Amino acid sequence: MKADALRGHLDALLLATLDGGKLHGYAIIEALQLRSGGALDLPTGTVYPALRRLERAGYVASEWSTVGGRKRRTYRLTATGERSLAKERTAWREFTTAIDGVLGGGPWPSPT
Amino acid sequence: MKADALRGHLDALLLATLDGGKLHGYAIIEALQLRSGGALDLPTGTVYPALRRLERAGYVASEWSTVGGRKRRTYRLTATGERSLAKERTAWREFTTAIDGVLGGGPWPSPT
DNA sequence: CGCTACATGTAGGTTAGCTACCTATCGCCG
DNA sequence: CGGCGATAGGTAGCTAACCTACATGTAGCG
Repeated sequence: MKADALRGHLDALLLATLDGGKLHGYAIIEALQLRSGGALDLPTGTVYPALRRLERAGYVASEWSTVGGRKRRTYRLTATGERSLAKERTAWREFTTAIDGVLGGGPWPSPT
Repeated sequence: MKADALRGHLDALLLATLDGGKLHGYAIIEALQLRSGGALDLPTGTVYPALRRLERAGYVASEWSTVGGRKRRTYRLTATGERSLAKERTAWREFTTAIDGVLGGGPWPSPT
């Protein structure tokens, strides 16, 4: 996967991963791998800062816990985050529709 | 459309626009508008540098001409560019499949 | 003459994801 | 006991690439 094809879509991915249940950062990375069929393997240096950004923006909220002696920061979607996710899903559909229209069926009937 | 959702996909768009016929920069911008259903309206400051980048990379070749007293730099796909376009189309399909898998049908059966 | 469409271009800023690195615990293996 | 991999979280700094804003010039119309 090209390095920064994700640009501008990562937020949607993270919010979607939290849709339907709270998860901690490490588990989010694993969930992304699983749900993408292995195509997405995001480094922690990408995911953790992004989560903090989303928290500052009010889209997710976090809480510390300790499981098996290890500290976890567990994230959940806020109401604002859910609304944002809905918008992101719509934006994604529009985006793919636009790109598909261009990449589409190859050659184009020239509008000469 | 979010500002830089295009990141990493612009090259594919430009190559695809040139697939099936040579065009000059200005016409490429219009073709993108047309084929995306108006969703893509790229500024010249985005497209022209990108075309030069693609030319340096050997994916397109250009030629000056004068039409109606105006100078045009007309671009065409090279053989390398065609191969690259094919790869880009595949990459795009894989990319959307991966993202769709995550945004997918909302909540996910937890792999507990 | 001024305005719009056509046509190409550069300079500079932003920013988000990536690389590389660091810390710490737990459980396993030798 | 020592080392290593998996689990878990984090920061600093780089870079690519897209955007904004601006500059240049021609043609055609009123």
